[in-house]
Amino acid sequence: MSIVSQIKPLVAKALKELYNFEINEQDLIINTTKPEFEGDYTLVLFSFVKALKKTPEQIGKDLGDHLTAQHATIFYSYNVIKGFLNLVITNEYWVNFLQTNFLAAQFGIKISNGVKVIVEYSSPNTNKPLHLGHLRNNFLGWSVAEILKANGYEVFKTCVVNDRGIHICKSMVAWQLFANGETPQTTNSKGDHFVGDYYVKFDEEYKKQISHLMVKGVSKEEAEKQAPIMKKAQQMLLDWEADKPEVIELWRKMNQWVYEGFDITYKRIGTDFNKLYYESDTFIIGKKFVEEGLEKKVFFKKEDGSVWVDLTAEGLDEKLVLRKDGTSVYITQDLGLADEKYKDFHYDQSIYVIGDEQNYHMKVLKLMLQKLEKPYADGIYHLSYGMVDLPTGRMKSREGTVVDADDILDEMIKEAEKKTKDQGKTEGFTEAELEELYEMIGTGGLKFFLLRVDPKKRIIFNPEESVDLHGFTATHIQYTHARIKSILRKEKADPAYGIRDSGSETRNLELFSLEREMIILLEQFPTILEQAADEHNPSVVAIYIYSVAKTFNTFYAEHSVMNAESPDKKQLRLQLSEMTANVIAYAMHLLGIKVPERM
RNA sequence: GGUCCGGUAGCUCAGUUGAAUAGAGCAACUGCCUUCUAAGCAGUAGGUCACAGGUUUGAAUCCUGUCCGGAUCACCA
Repeated sequence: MSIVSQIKPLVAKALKELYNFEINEQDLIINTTKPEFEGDYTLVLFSFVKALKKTPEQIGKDLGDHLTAQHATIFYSYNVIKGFLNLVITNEYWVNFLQTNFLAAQFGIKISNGVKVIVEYSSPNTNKPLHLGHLRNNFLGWSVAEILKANGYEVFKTCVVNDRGIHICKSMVAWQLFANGETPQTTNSKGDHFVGDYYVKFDEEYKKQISHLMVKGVSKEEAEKQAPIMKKAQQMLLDWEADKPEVIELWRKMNQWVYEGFDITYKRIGTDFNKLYYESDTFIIGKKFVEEGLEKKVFFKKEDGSVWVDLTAEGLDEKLVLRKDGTSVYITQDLGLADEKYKDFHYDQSIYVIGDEQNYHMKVLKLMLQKLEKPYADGIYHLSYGMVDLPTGRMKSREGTVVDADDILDEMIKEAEKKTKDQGKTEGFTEAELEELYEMIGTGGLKFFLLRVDPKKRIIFNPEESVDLHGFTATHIQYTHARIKSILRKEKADPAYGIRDSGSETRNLELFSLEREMIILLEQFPTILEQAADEHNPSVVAIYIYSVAKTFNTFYAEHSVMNAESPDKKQLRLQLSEMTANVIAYAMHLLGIKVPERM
């Protein structure tokens, strides 16, 4: 149990005993003490001053005396400044905490809470390769899933592959027209890029045909409809839905190319799933909801046969759920998919990692399921995240300003290699170890850059800034880890190794303020982990773990571990170092980032 | 126009369940490598927390209004 959650009931009890005053523990405000004051944690007294009809100073003194007298193993001393009661926790408490936890590889992990949650993320289209925006989605989804697991949730990762629709047909048509039978194999290219190139070719040709028609005097709107290549794509979609064998065969073949490409990228960024759903399998199953909705009078039919849901009472609009020709739309498919996922997993919560341009859509989806009285409706949560923009503005595929996922990963890794070589730090590494290190720094750097920001905020992706290896970056944290590991290696090589396994006599050691600060920070990790899960927000972990690394580096510059003032101090600092390394490694793991033993 | 999100240092961001003098990084400048890895540390400088009211012992944080930026409101997905 965290120190703060131990203090709260003690304060509540003290208030009861001193003044016969009842207070809800949740109403107690306890913060870390500001560095300019003496103390570890501070109780804000203002909130109950009025009810007690005493001065804050008096209450602070009463509480301080009571707590230090009754719980001397926790509270060492106190001071009152204005309405703040600053509490100094005993060294014994902190040292004891450190000694019981410093070897835990997964300090902060919780036991199972029995809650089942599925995280749907990544969900690519099979007509083009992944770009920077997809990477944000993948990193976020993966990390949130792991953070939830660490908090005791039973988590399943799922992915919906958008493998059908007009956009796929565009790539297919362009391939038929322009490829002359070329394949990823014959052109030695990555399958998703190969297919994506034909998607671009389609658009180029489409534009050409439109302007050609417009020269002839056709209006722009008409031209967009009449362009032969577009008609071809639309026909292909009809043929696909009619199960025309040669279309299905081509579709399978091209999708397979894309999957092979995706697999390579997924593997290098660590994306994985428990189950994949293919839209081509699931796009029909939403239709049964239309019947159900009509029966329950949640939906209504218009004269032309189209089916709608009225959400005006909820401040939204009327939404279409079935076209007049009887085909389903996007939202209908999502209804079906939600149900399918519930059958598969019986989830308590279902998290959708989807960009914020779909906030409205997701709101509608949840509302509709609630109106249909589905048991899983309330558990739906849209983890909405902002676009990744470039300093020049929004990424646009048609203007060629999209940052390709594979390209940016390569670039980051290349930069890592360059910086490492510039520093002359390649000595003692094998070629394979170096490759691994560059990968760790490059990929980790990108992950950290995209995860350190609050998901709901837009990210301005400045390429120069993203390859930075100083300051608030993954590299800084990785470097701190490597530094600690270097110390620990030396210690283990020492014949006196093992001294730190004893320790009861060190509990009353004096602590320097930096040692104290480090222990206090590490003690907060489980609380941070809870917060990150509650908020579905990996940036909480990223910001925290940076402050751990930063504080450790200050400590490292100030105090020597190996040449400490006494054997007891050395032992304490080794424990502190080891615990810091463990927390760094685990926190970074939850962000999907590996940390090196040396660099 | 309706709805939602954002506006904090030159830039990128923390802090937004109200609490002490608003914090980091980058960029700039000054120091620190005969002592555990200088991808580091210490320091200087940089702020009308978009603006105006209000609530409160106390507001960057809550409420109201205004301005700016973004998303969305398809028989597209």
